[in-house]
Amino acid sequence: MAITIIDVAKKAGVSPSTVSRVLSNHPRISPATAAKVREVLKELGYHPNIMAKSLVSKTTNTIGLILPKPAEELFLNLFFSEVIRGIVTQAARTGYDLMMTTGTTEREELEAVTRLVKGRRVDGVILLYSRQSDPLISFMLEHGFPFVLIGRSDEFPDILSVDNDNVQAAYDATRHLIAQGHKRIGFVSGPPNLIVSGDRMKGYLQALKDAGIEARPEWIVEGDFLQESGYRAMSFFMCLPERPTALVTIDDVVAFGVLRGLTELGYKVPDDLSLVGFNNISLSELSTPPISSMDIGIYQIGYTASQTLIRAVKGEAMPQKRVIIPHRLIVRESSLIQAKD
Amino acid sequence: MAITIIDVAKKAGVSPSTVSRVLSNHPRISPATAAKVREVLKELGYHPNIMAKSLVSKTTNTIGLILPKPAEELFLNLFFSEVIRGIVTQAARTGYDLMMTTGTTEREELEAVTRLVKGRRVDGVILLYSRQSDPLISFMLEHGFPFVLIGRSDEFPDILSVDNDNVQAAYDATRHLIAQGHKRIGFVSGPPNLIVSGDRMKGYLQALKDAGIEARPEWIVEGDFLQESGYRAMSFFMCLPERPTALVTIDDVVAFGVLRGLTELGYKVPDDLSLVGFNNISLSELSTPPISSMDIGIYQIGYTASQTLIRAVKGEAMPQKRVIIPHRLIVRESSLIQAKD
DNA sequence: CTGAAAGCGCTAACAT
DNA sequence: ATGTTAGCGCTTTCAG
Repeated sequence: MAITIIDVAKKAGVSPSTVSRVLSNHPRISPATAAKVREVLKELGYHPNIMAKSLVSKTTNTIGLILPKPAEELFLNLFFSEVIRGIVTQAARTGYDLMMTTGTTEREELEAVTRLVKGRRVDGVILLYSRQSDPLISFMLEHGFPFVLIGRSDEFPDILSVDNDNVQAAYDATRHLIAQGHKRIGFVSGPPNLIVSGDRMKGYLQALKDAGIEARPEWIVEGDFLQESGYRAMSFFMCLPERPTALVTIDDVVAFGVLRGLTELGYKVPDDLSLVGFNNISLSELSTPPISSMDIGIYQIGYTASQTLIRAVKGEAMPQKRVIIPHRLIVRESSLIQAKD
Repeated sequence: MAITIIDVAKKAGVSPSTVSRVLSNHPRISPATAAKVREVLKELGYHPNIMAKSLVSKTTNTIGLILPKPAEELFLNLFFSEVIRGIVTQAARTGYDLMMTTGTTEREELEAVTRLVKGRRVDGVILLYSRQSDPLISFMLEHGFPFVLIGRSDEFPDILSVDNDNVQAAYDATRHLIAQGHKRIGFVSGPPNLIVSGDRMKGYLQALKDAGIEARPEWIVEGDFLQESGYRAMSFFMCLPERPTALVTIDDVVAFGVLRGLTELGYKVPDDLSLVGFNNISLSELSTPPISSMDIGIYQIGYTASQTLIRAVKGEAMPQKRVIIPHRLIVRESSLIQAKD
């Protein structure tokens, strides 16, 4: 049997409420009794029952992380670990715990969230990634439950969110390729229903446009965040009568896939095709050749999201609804050659 | 205000206890009232307050995952995401949520665990990795708290655990290299205080011994699970007057590091040095050349650990204390050449 | 088969 | 400054 506040009260010869007060550093309590109580507290090895505390205080000191339905693919990506690392580090630092759920189907997903939110199991949640017209966002809004989105929502631009300027980032990545002299630049995108895919696509197109280069639909393919996606894109591109000389990919892992396919077919990077990825995962610098990548500060995204959410649940004033984490291009060999024509 | 069991009772014209019974599918309840109650339940959109339920039932339907102190490095490794993916998938499937904590220092770590365990915040915990004489294991044992270890404990062989046969796996990996004709085989290990490092080292040594090959201390180096570790090991080995012709590394990421260094120096894999890694992360097949790797079923480790723990907290009979996930070597180019001498 | 009542461990008025 | 009391929302004897 765990020891309760009452046990402590008895042993210290005071009332339970006094113990409670000591525990919460109530101002009006005599130093003498406080000391006495604290002593007994230590002696008995007391630890608060969080459930009981939550029941009355209506807070849990826990934040929830909702993994998007097709968590599978996310997990295969270093992005995921990095975000969590940021979240869990900051949360732990603030004395919060992290609760994770996911659902395989859309229904399961909503069920899991309902359990967390309506069951008052967490004080707020972090939504990872947003889809076009995400049902989860509407759900949170409807219930007036604190949350922050990692990503961006078209429908609800006014919610708390942490994101990159993905349009600008893709613009910059494409710009870099253009500066290297490339005129035929392709783009391997992610799932079209994800906002981030759209944003990066937009930046890519804008960069072409600003440089007076015409976009070619056949040089744009959509996939997921997996290597197969890159592999498929690569074989598609290389069979084209007129192929791109450079590629921007939605993720480094996709770039890996492209690279592998290219190598198998005997093509050389960057000589035959230049490559710029996104996310700057640790393995990008280890490939042969190392892959240029847009670093989007993933860890910081997680860290900031957690920080923002915790501030929000504590009712602190939010300086800004939308926090943008800066990006920066890491140029490596895969794009370090001037286009030949 | 969230709607409670009492609201439902009132509206359905029954007592709160009846509603509670319906909720928990109590047998002795008339189908008529059950139906009526369920209807109101739905109508009002009732959702149980988990804190209240936990307070009385003393269970939380939550399992805790304790990340080892130096969580940093773990996070940089795909191993982590895969394990979590397994855990969270199985937990969600069983209606459990996952709670994660970590601590930067050893004290913080113990504090976090104490919060979870003594605060009755979770029903059981999963320990990721075990160190030699791990204080967390003793802690759990002392408090009689349900837990399963991913890994192995020398001190307490009798605890619930999910693991690979790492000795055998390393044996097999080394064996493979020997079968390719190698006689000079090195080993890049992990942190010496981790049990897994010792186990794999043991298997490596045993394989050499069984093949009548003498182990050379200078061909064994210890590092962490990061690429730098591989890089350093590589530069060390290649400066040796007599160098190994093949390497077993504790992790694929380390193999990546070796590979990168080798490539930079102009060496070729597998021609100058054959490589076999561990964990078979998805990127292993994408490197140039693709890296042979021991697949240890990481996802399954997580899945099984979660399953085992949940069974344990439910008090189900445990068929076996220690579950071994099978391993299997995936041979790729990095070790696909006969040794020259 | 169902209701009344007690209580899980804690906090927060309201007293004193 | 401290004690008393009344719940938080739910489950669970114990009656009937």
